[in-house]
Amino acid sequence: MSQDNNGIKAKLFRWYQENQRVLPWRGSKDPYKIWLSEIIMQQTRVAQGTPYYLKFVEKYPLVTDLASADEQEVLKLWQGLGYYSRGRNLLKAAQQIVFEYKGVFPCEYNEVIKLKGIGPYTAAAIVSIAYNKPHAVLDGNVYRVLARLYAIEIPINAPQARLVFQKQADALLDKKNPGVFNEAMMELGATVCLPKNPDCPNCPVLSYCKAYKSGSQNILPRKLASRSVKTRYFHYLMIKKSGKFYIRQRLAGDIWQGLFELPLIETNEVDFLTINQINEILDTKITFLKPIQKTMHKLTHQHLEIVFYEADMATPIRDNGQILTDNKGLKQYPLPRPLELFLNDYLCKPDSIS
DNA sequence: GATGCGTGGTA
DNA sequence: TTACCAAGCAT
Repeated sequence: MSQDNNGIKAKLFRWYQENQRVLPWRGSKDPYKIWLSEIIMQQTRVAQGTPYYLKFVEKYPLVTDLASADEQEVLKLWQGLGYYSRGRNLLKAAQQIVFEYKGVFPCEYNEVIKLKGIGPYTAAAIVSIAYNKPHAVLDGNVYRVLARLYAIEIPINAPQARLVFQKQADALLDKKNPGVFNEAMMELGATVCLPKNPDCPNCPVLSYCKAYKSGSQNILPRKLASRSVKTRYFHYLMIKKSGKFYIRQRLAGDIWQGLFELPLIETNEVDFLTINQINEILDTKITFLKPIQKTMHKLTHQHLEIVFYEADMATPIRDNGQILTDNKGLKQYPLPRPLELFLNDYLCKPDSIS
């Protein structure tokens, strides 16, 4: 078995040398840049995350630059990437590094994992790639590669999976070059050992793959059924007031924490809102209401049916926290994707604001 | 330890 | 079109 593992590693390393993609953060030993790339790439495709990595490195070349930013500014740069807690935690961790570690990135796994937003995967990735420490990463790619290589039937999202797969990853890890090994395993999963229709003919470790041997590469890894999607109904009001309009910041405990949006009414119904309903909900006097756009926005476990309205009211909204802004001022506010799309479209129309 | 958190690509 | 899911983490 140990012989098999040596063979796997040799084939994997050779394949990685010849087939690795060129990525902006590859080859860097700067823990700050490795950390940045790892956070940005969590649950994110390389093509989607890469422009954000480049933006962040340019705007914040050093961890001290990032630590002195404010949250709204970081979220604005993060806008459109999703999972915004990553952006908020990125800032907190930068401040931890500056104030608790004097600006020097910690190099021990047990210290790195204490940083906000860094869990077992990211800590292992950073210390193995930046400092060549022997910690095996376990991400979606590695789970899939290991499940097939060793024909592991335990669902990868089952509670006991982490322990079992970590054991396999640790056993296979190349202790001399853990960083390259980790990157090679992930690269194999990302480019060859794909979730659907894996490219087995081009796999460097095909001869060791138990799943391939038994023809089960298309049903592994197993996965427990995910929970259902719920639908929510959002009604956004474009309320204009002397060339400006109202926005407000979303709070903790729901999607899009820290981002900004138009005044929102959420209902349990698909229907359009009436003036009377809004007057009751907001305790105000609506003088004009017109639905102008309807859209569906899909999150992983929520489907949002969104209606945008133009509205006028006799008195301003009582609710504190409302901000008046205009087309130009809006640029500093991070927006959820559907709000960004709507406002871009709406505000570029002549006469939209008057 | 189960659940919540985005967006966009792919088949 | 729908379903899956991509370099996970916090609570």
